[in-house]
Amino acid sequence: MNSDFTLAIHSLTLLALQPGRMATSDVISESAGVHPVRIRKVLSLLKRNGFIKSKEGTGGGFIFAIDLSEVNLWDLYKITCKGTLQPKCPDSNEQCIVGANMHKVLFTIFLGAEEHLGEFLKEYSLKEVVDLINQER
Amino acid sequence: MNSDFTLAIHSLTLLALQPGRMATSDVISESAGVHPVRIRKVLSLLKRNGFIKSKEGTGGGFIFAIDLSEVNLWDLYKITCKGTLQPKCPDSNEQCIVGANMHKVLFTIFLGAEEHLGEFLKEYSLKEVVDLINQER
DNA sequence: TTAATCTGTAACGTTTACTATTACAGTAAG
DNA sequence: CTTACTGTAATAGTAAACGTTACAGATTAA
Repeated sequence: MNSDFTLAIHSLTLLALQPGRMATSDVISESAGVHPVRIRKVLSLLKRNGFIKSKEGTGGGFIFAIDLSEVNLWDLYKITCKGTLQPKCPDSNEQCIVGANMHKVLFTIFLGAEEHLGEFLKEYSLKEVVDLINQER
Repeated sequence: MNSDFTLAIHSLTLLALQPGRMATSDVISESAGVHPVRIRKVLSLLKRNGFIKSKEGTGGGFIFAIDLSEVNLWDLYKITCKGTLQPKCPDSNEQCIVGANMHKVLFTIFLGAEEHLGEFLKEYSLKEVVDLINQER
């Protein structure tokens, strides 16, 4: 699975640990070990989906827009990597019964699989993740 | 998800549709739309896991070693892409509470997620897949 | 016993997807 | 009006996936 998902969780967790204070993309990127521009891209996605607010200029940065417990891992999965579970099918031979239909069959099965995964991920709100991080200390 | 999984299912489905007869990597590759060597690589994996038998030389090829209903998609997932659900974590900052522990926390959550996915995929044996392909005709 | 047909696998090349980096416009604060 | 931020496009670099070539080993048939 792609790392935007990880970066989204990482960033939000950082924000959660300093409630009411803004965090800059520089600070977050230093914690996550990636380039600040990448963080801004991911956070721009989170902003568009209403999870965080941002502010430009001096003293600006990112901050939670809603409550911790209102975001779960399935929400984040959906916006960062929906569809990635779907197995890649090479363009197969349409003249062959198998080649012509395999893609559709697998697609249908994996729509179900992703929904099923969703049920699992919904059980983890960001609050749970933050608690788990704190437990590790 | 990687396409070895898809190719494994594709190949086995083809074998299932011509029971008792051998299929060569050339024939399978033509149906799947990939290079024969790639098919041989994937099938070599299936052979090591006891799902198929192979025979070299003239008249050789690949053939089912067990019954259709004895192989399910979770079996195939396990040998072709176990661990791919695990989200990639960049090496984050060990000095930061979040950076130091995020990897472990996500790893644990996604071990559970993969198991959960397994429960879903176990419901699909190759027999089911073959039936679905036939329904599409 | 030689030629033809297949698997098995290593080695190498190519393409594609992912990630980093640069660059710069826009916004806010002091 | 300078400094410190976000926002985003464009480009460059890197790694993973995939294709291709090459050839050894096995089996059959002539």
